[in-house]
Parts: sequence; structure tokens; C-alpha cells
Amino acid sequence: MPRKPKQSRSIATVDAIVEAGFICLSRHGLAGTTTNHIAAVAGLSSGSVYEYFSNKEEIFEQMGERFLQDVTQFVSTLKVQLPEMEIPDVIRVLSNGFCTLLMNNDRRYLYFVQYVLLADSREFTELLSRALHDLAVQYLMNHPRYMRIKNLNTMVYIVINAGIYNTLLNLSSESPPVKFDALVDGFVNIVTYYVDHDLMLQDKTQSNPAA
Amino acid sequence: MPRKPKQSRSIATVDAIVEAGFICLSRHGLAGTTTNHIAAVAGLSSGSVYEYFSNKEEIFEQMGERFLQDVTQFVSTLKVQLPEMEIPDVIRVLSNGFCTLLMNNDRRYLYFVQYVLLADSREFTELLSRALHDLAVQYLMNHPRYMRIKNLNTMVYIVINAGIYNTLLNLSSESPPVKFDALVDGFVNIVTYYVDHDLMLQDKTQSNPAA
DNA sequence: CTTTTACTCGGATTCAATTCGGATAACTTC
DNA sequence: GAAGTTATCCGAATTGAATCCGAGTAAAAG
Repeated sequence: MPRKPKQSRSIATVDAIVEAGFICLSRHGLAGTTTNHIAAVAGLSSGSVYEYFSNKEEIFEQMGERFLQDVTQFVSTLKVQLPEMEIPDVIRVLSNGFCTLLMNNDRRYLYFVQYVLLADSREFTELLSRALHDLAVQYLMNHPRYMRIKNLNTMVYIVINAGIYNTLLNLSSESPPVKFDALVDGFVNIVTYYVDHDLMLQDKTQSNPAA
Repeated sequence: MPRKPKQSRSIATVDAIVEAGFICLSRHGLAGTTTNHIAAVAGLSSGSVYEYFSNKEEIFEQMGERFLQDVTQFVSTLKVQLPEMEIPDVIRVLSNGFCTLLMNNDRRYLYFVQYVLLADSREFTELLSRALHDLAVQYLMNHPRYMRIKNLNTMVYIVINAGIYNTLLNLSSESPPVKFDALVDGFVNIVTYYVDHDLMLQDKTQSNPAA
């Protein structure tokens, strides 16, 4: 039964613990991160951690919250511009934005995602996926011509997950077989070619329904 | 410094430990699986585990080996037929095959992949990815017309990883927003549309180099 | 049957997570 | 600004799982 921090001192402490969590995670990996490490880095006694977190897991959860906040903030800064763009630019802006977000602060979020997100709770990737899905829906509302695409929902789902995983995989890899920019280019091509081809086929079918 | 099992009795023991690893993993999850659990399920004292495994990790590694063996075997059974097929069928056969493999034995491999593969060592997914890459290369050698595709390597890379992740994600999810078959269909479409469109564009460019 | 080697047991040890009783610091109230 | 109250922190004690190890049992070799 952890307590809520009330004084500014303890608010800073909680912050320091979460911060220390990120630092320890990138230094020692998931298994190597002990509560003592975290407490030490936060400048605390190990027991004090449990004043605000009921267990180690909760620290990681809190880290996840922080990550999600940053993601949400990043996405919301784009809400206005994205609908104005063409699909390739949308993909590029999103990809590069996420890349930046993941590499910031000594790649803390990249490590976090690598160790925690993919591992335990699928929860966070699901939230990420959903956020992107909402973004896609919003985008499609502004671009009705794409609404004709067959199985649009399925396609959006596939593309989003493919995008998330390929991005994480590529950034996580020491020596990726493909540079990140090439990855994004390839991804853009897959999506645009798919969209173009689908719409083209439908135009053909419409002008020649017998086929 | 674990030892190698020499007698049939101990070979069976090692086998029982690995087997118990799968069972405990699906019962209790990764964090909930203790060496005592494993030993108990294997019908052993916990200390005996350390005769053949230097730590708990190694059990999971061994489980991974077993998984990879089964994957390799599955892939090799297809080595002959695949090159004869068209791309959509290749994708379908592979997807359904992996689905079966992952769902077998009370989904032991699915749980394993969920908990261990994605978490710790990217190692196994990399090997999986490489196996599929080899398969793709072999396929392309038999179908030279696809060799014209731009950035073929990048595209293969993206498609393979997208395939792996979407498959795992979909099978892992309690209530996936998209049925597995629909996922496969969508995936087939993405690839075939991409291929068709790319080849079509190139044909156009060739017949009209000025463009 | 004796000796050697393989195997297993289960208690002892270690190490990290978590708990808890007691100090210290910061607010509150008068 | 002193006493009372609450918030915060400390670090030793507890717990539980991972791992080690000395001693016993089964199998093989001679």
C-alpha cells in the first residue's frame, strides 16, 4: 500500500526513482536492474522506494506512463498538420518523429520498449497501436477517396503493426541490414503502391464491371 | 559447470526439465516460473536441475533450441514445394504452417515466443528472420522476374519482419481486431499488389524511358 | 563383488525484493 | 516559536527464489 507523495520533496523523490529506473535499465538491462541500484541512483535507501511503489514492477509501469505521455504529446502536436499531408509524408513524419523520440535521452525509451514493452505487458504496444489507429481513422475521414480501399480496417491494422515492429527492430539492432531511412522509404513504397494499385483495380472494375 | 547427460536416465531427465519448462511457462508465465516449479513438474529435486543447466536461463535457451529445431524442420519440409508456388500461396502456406506450429502442444511455442523471444534475446527472432530470408532468396532465384523489383532486399526484410510480428501479435491476442485468416489475406494482398505495381511501373518506364 | 562413475537428493547459502519499526524533516496549530 | 501531527526516509530484518554442495543411491565397468 504505497502512498501518494504530498510534499514537493517526495514528488521529486518519485521523479528521481522513475528517472533512475530509466538509467539503470539502459546500464544493466532488465534482469540486472535491482531495487538497490535504482535506489542508489535516485540517492535513496532501498526501503524508501516502497513508500511510493508497491513493487519493482510499478516503477516500470510508471516509466511506461511517462513514455506514453510523451508519445501522446508527440502525436497531438501532429494532429493538425497530418491531415493536410499526403500519405508518404505522413509516414515519414511519423517514422522520423518516433525515431527521435526513441533516441532521445540516451535512448531511454528505446531500451524501455525493448526490455519492457515487448516483454511483459503487451499493454503499451497495444495503446500505441490504438493511438496510431485513431490517427489513421482521423486521416481517412479527411481523405474520403481512400475509404474505398478494400478491407481498409485490416490493412490499417497490418500497416500500423508492421510499422511499429520494423521501426523498433531496426533501431534496436546494432547493425541493421537496412538503414533506417531505407526502411522508411521502403515502407512508404509498400503503402503507396498498395493504395494506388487497389484504387486502380477498383477503377478498372467500375468501368468494366464484367471483369 | 553443468555436465552432459550420459545415461538414458539422465537424458530423459534433461528432456523432462525442458518439457517442464514449457509447461510451467504456460501455467505461470515467465516471472511466475521458478526452478522449484520446473523441478517439481519434471519430478525432480530442484538441485538436480543444476546438474545439467548452469542456471534457469539455460533452460529457456534449451527450449529455444527446441523451438528452432521445429521451425527449421518445418521450413525444410517446404524447401521443395515452395519454389513451385506463386507468391500468394507461399505466404499462405508459411503463415498457416507457423500458425499450426505455434498452436501445437497447448500453444507452448506461442507462449514461449511471447514471453521469451520478444523479451530477452532478440536472438531467436533474428534466426527466424534469417531462415525466412534464406527461403526468400532461394525463391527469388527460381523466379527471376521478381529480381527486377526495386530495393528488393529492403522489401524482403520489411515483409518478413512484418509477417513475423503480425502473426505473433494476432495469435497472442485474446480478441484480435482482425481474424487470422483476414490478416493473411491482407498480407497476401499487400505483397502481391506491391509486386504487381512495381513491375508495372517498371514496364511503363521501360517502354517510355523519357518519363 | 568391488570399484568407479553417473545421477539425484535436499538442506545450506546467497542475493535481491520487500517489510517494518524507528528516526528526521516538514508542515500545522495554537 | 513550541508542541503536535504528518510526511518522508533510513537501514536492519525478513522472505523467498536461485544456486551450491556434501552425501547418498543407481548404474556401469572390471
